[in-house]
Amino acid sequence: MAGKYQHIANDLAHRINHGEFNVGDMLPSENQLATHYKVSRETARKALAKLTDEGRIQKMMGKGSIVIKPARYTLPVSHLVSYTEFLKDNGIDSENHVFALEDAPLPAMPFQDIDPSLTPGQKCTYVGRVRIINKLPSIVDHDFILKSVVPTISENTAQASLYNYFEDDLGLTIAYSPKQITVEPANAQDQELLGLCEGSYVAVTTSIAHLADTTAFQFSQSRHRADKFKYQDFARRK
Amino acid sequence: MAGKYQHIANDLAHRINHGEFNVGDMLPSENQLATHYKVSRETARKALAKLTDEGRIQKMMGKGSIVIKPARYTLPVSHLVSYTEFLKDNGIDSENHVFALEDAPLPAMPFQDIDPSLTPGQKCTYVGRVRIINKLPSIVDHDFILKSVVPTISENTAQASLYNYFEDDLGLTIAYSPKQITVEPANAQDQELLGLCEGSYVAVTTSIAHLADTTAFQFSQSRHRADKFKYQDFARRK
DNA sequence: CTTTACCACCTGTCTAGACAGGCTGGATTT
DNA sequence: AAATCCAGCCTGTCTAGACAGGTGGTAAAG
Repeated sequence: MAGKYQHIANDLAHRINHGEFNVGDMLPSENQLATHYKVSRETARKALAKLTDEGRIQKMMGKGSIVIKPARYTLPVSHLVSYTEFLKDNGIDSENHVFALEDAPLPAMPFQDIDPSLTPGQKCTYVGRVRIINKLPSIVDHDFILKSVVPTISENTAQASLYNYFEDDLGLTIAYSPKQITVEPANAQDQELLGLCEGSYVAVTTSIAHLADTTAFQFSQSRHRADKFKYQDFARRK
Repeated sequence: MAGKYQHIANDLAHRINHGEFNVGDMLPSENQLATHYKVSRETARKALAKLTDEGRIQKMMGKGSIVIKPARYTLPVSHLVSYTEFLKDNGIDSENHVFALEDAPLPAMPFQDIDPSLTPGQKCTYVGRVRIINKLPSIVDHDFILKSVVPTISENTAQASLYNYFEDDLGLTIAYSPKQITVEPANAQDQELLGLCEGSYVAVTTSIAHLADTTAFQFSQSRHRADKFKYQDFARRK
């Protein structure tokens, strides 16, 4: 299972990460890849397409595919990558302090700004957490999770990883998430939890996670210390 | 030319924008699209794949494709969308004030933070601009453009649109751009040009635009009034 | 009345082959 | 020596068909 093209893409990414191909090197041509992996050319092309939109390679008509970016490791700003797993994978010293875990209705703001058709007031579990990275309180996370999708959340789960719970234990398939980044003055709670002084600013990411059946089920806001916030992205023209 | 699947994707996007399909509606099935547009199913699938990674539809195995997002209009933060064109298309009142246009060597910071292999000191044209949106000075833009790729830039061009000049007049193909968003205290120049007081913050986007042959040629930093900054994105899981 | 089996329709993946068009280097011509 | 042509390699696009697997409704079996 998992598809041949997935396997080829992973293998190529792996070989790039391990220095078999460096930035500026050409990958084997599509026909060579097709022969080597014993697949059709279209299948090899799908693997290259995946690397292309991950920003790892650039294809040039008439020439081939060139490696343009080594592996990058940035703090994931979106909740679409499990924060907890990422930190563990990269050996970053982090702690997770749950300061709130209670039932609450879904507030209209700030989520209606992302999806104006949203109906507030639905029953949710509210999880409030502080992420402490390298001993420094860096992020305040507010999560509202629909009780109709996830009935209960234990303190252990909130402390560990919500995403593991959703996907591994509940079998939910998280599919996509529109998100937004803004900059706001730190409120009293930010100041207290992150140890900021008055007049400080925080970088705020707001997102709504959707399941594969398009149900919006998790409404999140992360408020980052401005001096520790760095968001990286890769844009392709048209 | 331009490809059948491009045409189908554009047509479907157009039909969604014009209300023929609303959020929550199912699109015709792949076989129906293939029949309707007189193409093979794989070609219809390519069109749907394009809409999928633009975040317009969600595909569900065994069911079909559902519309998940109406047209979105957000200020483009990346230089990969022509700022000038966007503003014009959306009828936003804007002005463009060129406060600097001169030769300058490429500075190491902040661009080495995005690409550590970069060699600073190369001959560039430096363009400094203030974007005035709805009568309010909102963004300070700093652009360093390699003279080896773009020998000269006139004040008219800087005032109008650099991207039109690069693509239409010079025939350059802009391909991709890694970018980064951070939050910084406003410096003296920010304060002066944007009318901010001391202790204010700005949202900073830094990017390096590359041509299709992977040449890095434009190094940009945009410094946004924090209260007017809003970045929107769409993330898919895995 | 409930469960099960089946079937029609859907998306996901893969194939082998075709043609168009970009790129490069070497051979041929000027 | 310079310009031209061309063959061979490359990516981009498209096709018709195949099989796997998810979904939902209907009809048969319990």
